[in-house]
Amino acid sequence: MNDHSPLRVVMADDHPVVRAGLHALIDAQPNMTVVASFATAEEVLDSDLIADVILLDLRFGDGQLGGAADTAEIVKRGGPPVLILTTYDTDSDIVTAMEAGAIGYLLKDSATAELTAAIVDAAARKPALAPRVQQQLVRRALAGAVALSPRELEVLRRVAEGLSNEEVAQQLFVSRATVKTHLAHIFDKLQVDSRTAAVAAARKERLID
Amino acid sequence: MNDHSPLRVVMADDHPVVRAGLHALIDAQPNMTVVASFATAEEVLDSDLIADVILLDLRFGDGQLGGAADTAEIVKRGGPPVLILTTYDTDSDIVTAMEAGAIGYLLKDSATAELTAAIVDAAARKPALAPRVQQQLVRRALAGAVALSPRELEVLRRVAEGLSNEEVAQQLFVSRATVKTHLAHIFDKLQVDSRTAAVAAARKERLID
DNA sequence: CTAGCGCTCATCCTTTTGGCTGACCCGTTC
DNA sequence: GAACGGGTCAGCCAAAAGGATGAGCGCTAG
Repeated sequence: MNDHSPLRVVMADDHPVVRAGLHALIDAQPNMTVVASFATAEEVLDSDLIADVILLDLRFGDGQLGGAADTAEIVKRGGPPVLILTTYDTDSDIVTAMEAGAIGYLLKDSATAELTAAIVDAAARKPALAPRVQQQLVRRALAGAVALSPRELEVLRRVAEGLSNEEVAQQLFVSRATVKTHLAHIFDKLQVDSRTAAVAAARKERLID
Repeated sequence: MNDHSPLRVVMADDHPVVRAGLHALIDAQPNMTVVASFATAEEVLDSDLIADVILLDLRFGDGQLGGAADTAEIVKRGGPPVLILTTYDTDSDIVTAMEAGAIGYLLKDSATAELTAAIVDAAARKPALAPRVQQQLVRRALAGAVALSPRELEVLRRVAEGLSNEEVAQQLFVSRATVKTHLAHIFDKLQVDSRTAAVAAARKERLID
């Protein structure tokens, strides 16, 4: 990459409005240009385009973190650095994206200057995190990650579906007492004291759903 | 309004990228133009701009439905028709917006053609609902109208946040008994028999969140 | 004006949930 | 082999939630 050829950006976002916005913002910069934009991350993978940065949404239409899997695939293939641009700043979204190998994580409410600066950084493979995201990560690091065990998650998911302890016990082939114990541990870890609060907290932390 | 002067659009959205996108999309149309764009709905109220349509986000930074209050205010003042453009398609968001007097409800993942068509319709004070939103409303209407009353929704939202009956009662300035009565009615309507199940059902039916 | 609905509240009773304590089994780790 | 964490279970007690019923108030639609 050299200074006189513009940065080539490829993007994928399922919102036409966002694609148009990024297109306009990026092409307005003298030192970067959009070489392609897609509605899904898969199309980026299927294309053989050469880019300096890939700008990717994290959550596509179905609400799943489809962008993460594609990020991992791009990284695995030794592709260009991937910069995530998304609406949500939940811990688990951020962590999922960074674990997948994203070079940066931006929020859609970022100022345009932040955005273009991040693209430049990302192209040079310098980490580019939005200020709010950085704060988030610091807070998380200080607070210590809340990790539920696999079994606890199975219990909590069923509780979130509205099942009673009795019903959860039946579904998991254990006793009521066991479900209650798991739940007690869950309450402890999430610092709550009721099943509904646990579900709310877990949802907030994106531990479930 | 006549055919040879372009439609004047004013917009408010807290995402710079979205503003740029809408700007690009609308100005690319021969028959419409953006006369102003703001980061908050309040700025629209404070300005004395003349517009044929106001394009408004529903949820601003704080996650609250700030756009609804401003929609109501614009309608009250006899201002131009308000077209909501948002990310979320939950029943409660849709209903809140329409109750506030919005002429239409669009989703940010709409195709550009849908969007421009809706703007034209809205300017002519013709209701303009995104296809998905229409489906949603039809489904609701056919599905036996599981319509919770405003108060019931307020209760259920707080329950979904993990509050106890006591806490909900305090927040709403009513007695525990009242909260329990509302909850009983909610259980009845949603055909469930516990708060967690009610939250799960309501979420599934997109009554909340 | 009466019927209906939404909102409010109360009482009594049953079931569920949550808090606490202690225990056993089984892997992994030190 | 001891310590540890995850998973399993039990019993007891207190608190919260849920079911049933009745009742008053205000508004609106027929």
